[in-house]
Amino acid sequence: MTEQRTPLRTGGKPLRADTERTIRLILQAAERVLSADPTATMEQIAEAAGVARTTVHRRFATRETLIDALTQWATEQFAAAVDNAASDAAPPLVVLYRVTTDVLRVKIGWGFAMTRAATSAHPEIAQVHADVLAKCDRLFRRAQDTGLLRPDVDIAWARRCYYALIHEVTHAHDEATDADVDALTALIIDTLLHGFGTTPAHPATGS
Amino acid sequence: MTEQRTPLRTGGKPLRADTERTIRLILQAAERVLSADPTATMEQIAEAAGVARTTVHRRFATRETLIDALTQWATEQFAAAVDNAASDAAPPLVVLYRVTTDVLRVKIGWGFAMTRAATSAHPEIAQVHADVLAKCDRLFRRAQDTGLLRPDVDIAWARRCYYALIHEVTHAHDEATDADVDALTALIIDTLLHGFGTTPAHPATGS
DNA sequence: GGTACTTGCAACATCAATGATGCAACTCCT
DNA sequence: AGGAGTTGCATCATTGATGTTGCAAGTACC
Repeated sequence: MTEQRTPLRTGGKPLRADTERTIRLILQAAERVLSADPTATMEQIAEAAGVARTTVHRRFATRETLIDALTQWATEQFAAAVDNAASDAAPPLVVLYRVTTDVLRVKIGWGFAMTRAATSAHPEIAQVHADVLAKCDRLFRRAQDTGLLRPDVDIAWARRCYYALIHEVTHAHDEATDADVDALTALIIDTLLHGFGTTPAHPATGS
Repeated sequence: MTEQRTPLRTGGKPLRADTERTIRLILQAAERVLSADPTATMEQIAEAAGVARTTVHRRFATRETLIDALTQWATEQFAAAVDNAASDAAPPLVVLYRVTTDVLRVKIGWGFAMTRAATSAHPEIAQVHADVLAKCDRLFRRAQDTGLLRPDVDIAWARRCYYALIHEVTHAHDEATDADVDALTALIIDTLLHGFGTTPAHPATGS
């Protein structure tokens, strides 16, 4: 669960264990550096990865290639996490918890790549995110049907707030233990469902 | 109220009406272009402003100068809006509405400058934002004392969520009428206070 | 141990963005 | 109308990032 399979292939050929390690170092460094400063140079990324700049270029022909690889890698993780957790059978609240936990696990530490992915020019990647978005909407609608969410709630707005909460939590942590993730999940969902106010009733505003 | 005073001075001298207009065009264009792509070039900004690139450089010696000016301008607007609306006398809910409305008015259309400002290297600008942040915390604490917010709410988290909601709304609109702003304000505060769930009780999670 | 691959280093070529300047035409302001 | 100031254009210098390549030393894998 902690380890993953080949993050990418430079060519189609099998990679030396050595090389694969370097590539991962570069991707991790890229994530770290670029999340701090999206305009960071290849030089800075290479330095953070502890390799020479030329080595980075040997693995990723251009800066764009590197970012694409990063994006794709993160997107695969993301989609896998969501697909694994999302189920139309389980109660919405349970699914919401599971999905949130899994997404947090991926997104914490890969914030830059994930935000890039959301608006990617690559149709495949954009498609993955659109699919996830649709899944989320469906989950929320189901939550509404089962009475978890109020009937008058605007699903699109609720979804955006949910995303925003995850984003907020993600940007405050570079790493997190399982216990942290669980606590953050609970925090997000509690906030999403109840907000911060005391008044239980929701006095239909105007209209 | 709709028109403002001199956004900045290139030197200390009085500016020709002409020049002032050009400067505003450039700042507006910079905001528009940079919010779409933070790495946009001076060329692109100049083009968006409908002036030659050299003109931009005549007004703002370096790219950094331009962004600083943009940041400072937005920060002034922001601080003014908050100071104007924030009051320790009025009920927290009223203040929350007023502040939100005023902030939205400024922030919609100046999103790039505002986000830059929040983490500015310039101590004066960072200070302004820190002050606003403190004001916000104080307001929330007062809201907690008066029973508007639940006693167990983590102020810092609530504040971050509030910021996130504003950010979310801001990024979805480039412009907004007064009616829009009012509606969005209501939406934000309703979400912040009540969330999206039906359950009125909040079953103390663990602990 | 030997081969094939990878890495760091140094050097190089390229290119785009930045920033400056002189000049002619135009606009503001009095 | 006239002077001061501003703009666009063409041009140039500079700089920093990008990307490539050859070579010597080191490492993985059989």
